[in-house]
Amino acid sequence: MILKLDFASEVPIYQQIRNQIVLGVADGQLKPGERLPTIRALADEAGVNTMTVNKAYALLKSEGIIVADRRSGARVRERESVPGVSGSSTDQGKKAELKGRTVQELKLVIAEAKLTGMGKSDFLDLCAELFEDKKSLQEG
Amino acid sequence: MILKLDFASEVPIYQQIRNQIVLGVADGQLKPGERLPTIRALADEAGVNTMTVNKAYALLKSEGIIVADRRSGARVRERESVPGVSGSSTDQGKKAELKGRTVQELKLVIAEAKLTGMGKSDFLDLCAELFEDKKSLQEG
Amino acid sequence: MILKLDFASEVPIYQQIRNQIVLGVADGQLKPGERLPTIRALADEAGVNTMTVNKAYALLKSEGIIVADRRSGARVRERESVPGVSGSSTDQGKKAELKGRTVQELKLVIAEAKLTGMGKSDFLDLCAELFEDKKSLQEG
Amino acid sequence: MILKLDFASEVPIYQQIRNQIVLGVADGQLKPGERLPTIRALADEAGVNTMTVNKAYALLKSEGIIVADRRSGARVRERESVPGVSGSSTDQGKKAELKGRTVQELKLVIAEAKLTGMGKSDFLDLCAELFEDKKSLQEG
DNA sequence: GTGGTCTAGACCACC
DNA sequence: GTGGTCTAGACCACG
Repeated sequence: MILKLDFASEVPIYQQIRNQIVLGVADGQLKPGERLPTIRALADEAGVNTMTVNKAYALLKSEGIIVADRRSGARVRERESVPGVSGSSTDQGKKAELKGRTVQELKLVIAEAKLTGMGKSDFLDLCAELFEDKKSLQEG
Repeated sequence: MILKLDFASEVPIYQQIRNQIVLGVADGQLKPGERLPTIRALADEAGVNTMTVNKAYALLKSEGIIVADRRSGARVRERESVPGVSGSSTDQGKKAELKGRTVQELKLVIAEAKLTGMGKSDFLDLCAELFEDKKSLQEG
Repeated sequence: MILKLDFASEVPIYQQIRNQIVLGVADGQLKPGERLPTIRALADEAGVNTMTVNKAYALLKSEGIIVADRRSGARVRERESVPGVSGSSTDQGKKAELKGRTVQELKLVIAEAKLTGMGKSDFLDLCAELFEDKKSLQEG
Repeated sequence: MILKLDFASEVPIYQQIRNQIVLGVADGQLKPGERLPTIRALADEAGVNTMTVNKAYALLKSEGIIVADRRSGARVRERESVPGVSGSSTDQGKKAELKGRTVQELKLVIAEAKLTGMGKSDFLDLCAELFEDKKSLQEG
């Protein structure tokens, strides 16, 4: 898990860290149950303050993407896909919340794509490609 | 052009204004060449300061989405889609820049969609629906 | 970094600040990586509002001349001149845009020089002198 | 004399008109003593208000570039290059004033050229080319 | 009447 | 401590 941070970006550092972990989990580089680096380790590696990493982890926890294991640090949350065993109601709420925000973001992205002159089929092709291609998610 | 602003959001107000205008242009509610409200009118209507609207308009201008004609206020930029007549090189640059940012945003949205448990076909269906359905872009 | 502002000029103050920083960077008085004064410090020193300096810095950022590191304020942008490692595509776009504007300005300056009765060799001599002489750029 | 105006530009219209006439005079398209179009004719042709053209002409007069002939409208000013017959002291003052401003502009242009990575010889070559090539001054 | 600029002073997010 | 955002109100250049 190597973080590429852009300190000149207007996106806050903690948000960048959060985003990269989201990308890592989504493309399978970080697997469910896998341990994340400790806050201090990640802070040292990335050259940022521990408070910043702490904030990113707190955000990921509040989104239900990682869980804090008291004994062994933070772990990527296991996806409970066993039929009949659903997560807690608050877990469901978190997931629904993330989904709602994601749809809003998607609407804006689609609007921007239209303004760049992209057609529907172009856009769908791009989505399909990005959805499949695990590597490309983290590039750029 | 009715704006829905969330003053409690961490998204800056000028950014929210910009986003809503982008959505409006993309879904055809604001047509190319159409006049936007004056800065003062929009500020009054939205209950914000003129400088905030000014900043939103400046952002949209820098992105090549609107133009401010000295004589008659701001207008939605005409897309010059005449074959063989391409825009200026700086226009192309702006469009390319927006496109690049859009792709980055899309990667993140796709990652988040995956984390909500959405499959590829679900996601593509959602995209297709949002791309077509002109009304839904501004809802929510 | 001492700014000389002309409050009676029709050139906006934020533009004057921008111009002086451009001159300072070009003649080596401000070196790549060097910290610029904080917005507040510069505003105090120059006797203008912080938002005016803010606007000047935002302009310089958009032109790719300075970068604002979240942790330590604004710095003169490092020119990445390492062979084989070119800047990002948006950086190239910004540079190309500035270059285009510069050429347009140069055409006008040359026209004005002709109207003052200056000959070609006189003009080229003046250019050569100004290009070399690091100190003279900021005088006057 | 065909004017190309960009109403979306941040350069005021009257300034654009003034600049294009300066370029026209400098590259010989408008010859000394030649009549300029009447204010009304130019305003109609360019699709702008007569006040705007009036302001451009007033600016050119104040710079000593054109003269107002009471009987036959505005004319390009004759360059008095006859030895021993110099213009009035105010004319000399105007020319010196224009020259001073031109040098200031040139300093800024050179600074910007440096920031685009242009070297001294590149810049001098560009200057030489633009100084000679009469056509290129008005292009773009 | 339009957008653009500026001020004085405030609050906030980030690190 | 830094830059970023916002307000309320003012003035100006432009067309």
